[in-house]
Amino acid sequence: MSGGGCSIVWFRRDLRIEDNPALTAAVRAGAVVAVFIWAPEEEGHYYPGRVSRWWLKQSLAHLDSSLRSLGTFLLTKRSTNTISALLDVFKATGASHLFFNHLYDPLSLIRDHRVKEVLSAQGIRVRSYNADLLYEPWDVKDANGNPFTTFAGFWERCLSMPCDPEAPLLPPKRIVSGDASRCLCDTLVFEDESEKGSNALLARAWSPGWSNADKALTTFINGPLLEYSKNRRKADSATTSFLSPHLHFGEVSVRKVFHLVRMKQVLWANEGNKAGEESVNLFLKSIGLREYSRYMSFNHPYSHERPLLGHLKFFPWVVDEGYFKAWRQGRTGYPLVDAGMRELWATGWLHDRIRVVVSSFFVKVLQLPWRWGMKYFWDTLLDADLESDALGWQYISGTLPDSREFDRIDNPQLEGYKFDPNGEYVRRWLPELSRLPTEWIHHPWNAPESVLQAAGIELGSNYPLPIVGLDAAKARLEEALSEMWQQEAASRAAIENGTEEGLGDSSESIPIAFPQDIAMDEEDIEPARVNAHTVRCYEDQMVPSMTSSVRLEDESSLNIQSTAEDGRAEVPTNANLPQEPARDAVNPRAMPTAPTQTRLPYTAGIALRTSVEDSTAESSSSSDVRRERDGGVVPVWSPPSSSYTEQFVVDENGIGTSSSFLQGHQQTHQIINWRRLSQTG
DNA sequence: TAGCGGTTGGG
DNA sequence: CCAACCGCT
Repeated sequence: MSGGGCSIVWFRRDLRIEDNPALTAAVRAGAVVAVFIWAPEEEGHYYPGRVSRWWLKQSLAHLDSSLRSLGTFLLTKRSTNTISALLDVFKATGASHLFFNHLYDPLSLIRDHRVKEVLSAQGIRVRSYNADLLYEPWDVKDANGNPFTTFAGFWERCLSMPCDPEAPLLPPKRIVSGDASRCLCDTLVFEDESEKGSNALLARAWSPGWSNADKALTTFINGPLLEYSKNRRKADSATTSFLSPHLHFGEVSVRKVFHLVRMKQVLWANEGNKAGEESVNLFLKSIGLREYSRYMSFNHPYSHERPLLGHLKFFPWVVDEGYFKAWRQGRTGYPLVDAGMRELWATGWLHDRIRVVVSSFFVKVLQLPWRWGMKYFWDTLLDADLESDALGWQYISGTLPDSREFDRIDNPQLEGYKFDPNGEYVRRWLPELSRLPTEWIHHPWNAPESVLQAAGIELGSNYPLPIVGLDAAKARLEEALSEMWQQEAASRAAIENGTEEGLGDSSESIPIAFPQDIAMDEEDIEPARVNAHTVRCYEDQMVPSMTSSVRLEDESSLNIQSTAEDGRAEVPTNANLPQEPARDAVNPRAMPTAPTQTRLPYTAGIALRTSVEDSTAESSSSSDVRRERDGGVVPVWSPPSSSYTEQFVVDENGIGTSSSFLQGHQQTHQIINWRRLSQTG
């Protein structure tokens, strides 16, 4: 090791140079080697999907070029083991410090803890920071010092914390590069040949990379934000922020988003602009939900795999791959659902409202295991995000204390009237219905035969009849729910009697397998019919074993006449996606972001910090808050040790994949007891 | 007109 | 579950 030693900055989902505390701290400490390690095997079942990998590739290239302009570069490593890759880099560079920013998904919590242990034991100084959240999860507690179990309380607390979220840090002006000459830079492969064609289309609609994220933020805040409240429920209004993929990869910091939005809030409040204020509050709430997803993941580290309310594990899921396939293909017979699923497949994007529609349909009408749906989202969404998606699906599935009740079925037809009143969204994504009058566009099954004929539609042939009737779904749901409660009661009784382990524990080792062979035989486009006897499975489902679904390319051949022509559904030119020209049209002076800028023009006096230390000085009065911010300590966090195991191979370093990280730790995962909650709350 | 049931939104 | 809202009595 060379004396003194430089610092390693370990980039993960913080692919930005602005407001990046780990980077800033490392730069202050001296010479820096920036590293990104691609070890997707460690993600287990949650190997990123095609579009997500495409984004990551672009974003890393963008970061690398930014780092180069500052005097260094991004060292990329391909590994199956993050810790040993890090150790290699330390050996080759003689570095003495490691800096990184916190993540809160279960795998990262465990892995990062190990990193600290292992590297510290080697005499390496390890520092980690909050860069992903307004407040660290362990800082947000209720009056009794306990974590919140509902969003409203959580968010209220966040907005009334004694200290505002940290102000964003400026990018470094220059980086002294550490000596990485003895490191081999691996070429990372994020797409295979068969994926390149599809991916090429993405670049038309999206521009990954931190400075583009910054532009997208500015564009949104100076434009659609004002009308966010009014427009947010239109399926294809281009009025959402489109920031989610940027946020997922940490290309823009939520703290910056928060502060910029708050400026608008102050401005509009002074002007008495009610609509603007409402919009800001709604938008901030969606930021809050992202925040809350990390909070939940931290406090309930299995929330991506298990329902938070224990009773749901007794729900008898309908295990029907035909349903699942029809849903994925957008052939359920409900136009709004189908349009959404086609859009998702074609573009990797869905408006938030439509996500709720399709996932709610999935869980309530089809009664498929929610984690299948979540996994499909993971594989197809451009902004796939484990914590956010887990929260979303749990909300839909009625397994959060404050989520919707399970027994309420949303009617896709009525939702169609609301979110797509003119049927434009449906027509865009379901060309086979494009000639159907608006009156019938959300319920073609009611349309007179003559109307259908004129529109060239033959139900059951070129567009399906509803895969399940809503009345039937409702009846089936009620039945299933009563069974669920019976099972739950039986299990509780068994536990109280001490006669049995309880169904819950044993059931968890009997997974509902995720459909292994998800490949679609293209001939078989006929959606599943309602089965006379639906196959039900009473166990909670396990993590889908669909890693091979990295490519679901087979699905692209929906084999529907209208889309078959061009094979894979393209991103339509008129699709609801941000276009580059629109972004560039934004007044560039409105929100300068150049590194030379030292302060944001913020009337309320929030200034950009120029370094971590500045902020220490600013807020030194509240030592408590400071400590955690730059705390080298990832807080004590103990994952469960229950028999919930998947047989992953543990490699020689004792670091396996996925849940093997979680083994051998003390149990703390709380399954919330619904009854207790209802009684106290 | 106050009050009722049904519906919807909400995280 | 709960609050807001709507149409109706």
